[in-house]
Amino acid sequence: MGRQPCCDKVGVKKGPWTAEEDQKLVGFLLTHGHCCWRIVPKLAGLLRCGKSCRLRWTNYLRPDLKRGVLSDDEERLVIDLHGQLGNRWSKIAARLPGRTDNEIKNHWNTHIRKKLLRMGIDPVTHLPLQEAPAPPPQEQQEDQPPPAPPQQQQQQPPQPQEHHQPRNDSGLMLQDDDAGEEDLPMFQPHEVATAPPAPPTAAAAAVSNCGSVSSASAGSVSVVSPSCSSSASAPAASGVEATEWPEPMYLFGMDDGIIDAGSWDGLFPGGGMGVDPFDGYPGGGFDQDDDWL
DNA sequence: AAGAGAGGCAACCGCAACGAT
DNA sequence: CATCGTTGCGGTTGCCTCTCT
Repeated sequence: MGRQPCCDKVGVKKGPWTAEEDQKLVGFLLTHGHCCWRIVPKLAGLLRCGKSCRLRWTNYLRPDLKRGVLSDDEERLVIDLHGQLGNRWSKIAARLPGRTDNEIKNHWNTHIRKKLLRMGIDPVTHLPLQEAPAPPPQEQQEDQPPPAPPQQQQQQPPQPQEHHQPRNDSGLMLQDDDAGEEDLPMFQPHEVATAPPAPPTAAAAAVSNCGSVSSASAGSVSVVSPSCSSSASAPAASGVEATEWPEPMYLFGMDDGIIDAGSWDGLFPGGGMGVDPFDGYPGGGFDQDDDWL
């Protein structure tokens, strides 16, 4: 069909972002917001494609991002949610305030997956690997889908990890939530974090019992800060600790930086950070097309 | 102390969904 | 109703850093 490229590939810079580019992007977005990513780089004076700008912003520059390794509780929550949702990282991320889908995806692939394998749990099905005909390390399974899925229960796609996992299919043990759940309000992060009634998946349970991941239940479950960008309903509450500034926020400390970190609160009335900055704009997000047309 | 290998993370690519015209 | 444009998502790649030999 011939999609139009998201940008003219000519003269578009790729690769790691420089501090200067970050400054430009943050500065621009803070003052103008974004209405259309495609033109952001042009107006911001960046030789990047809009997609790249969006990615940089959402994955790295957004002020409400937490950074650093996932806590035990977050990790457990990720496993739990993965058991229900599969590789729908964005949905999982939506329930982990301050975390991005990319971050969670990376963490899953680099840490959690291995941890589960080591524990003899299939990171795809979240079931014990026991009946797996092939050796545990999933690298081996790459080309060899199990000859015949033993149970229809785990009629998960042959290689959800490697190939396109059907987005809609509820593959795993997902009770086809896509149908209705999408419209349901997200439950509060603290509700999720507050010790699910019973370990929903073997994996989550195992991990929570595993020595490597401790302290799962009692008390310490407040890790997931309520300052959620996705579930705006979460009261800013006390826990704005999620606003630890990501490294890139050196930007704000620079002499010629864009803005002082302290002024965020002023910028975004109603709690300052921990919410999408642009939600604070009148009308919610960037609107008043004034600057744009 | 140097080199090799492995692991982790940021960024890119392509597809699908959604909304506007 | 069909087409086009934009955004969002998931998978994959490549570079950088750390660890081991």
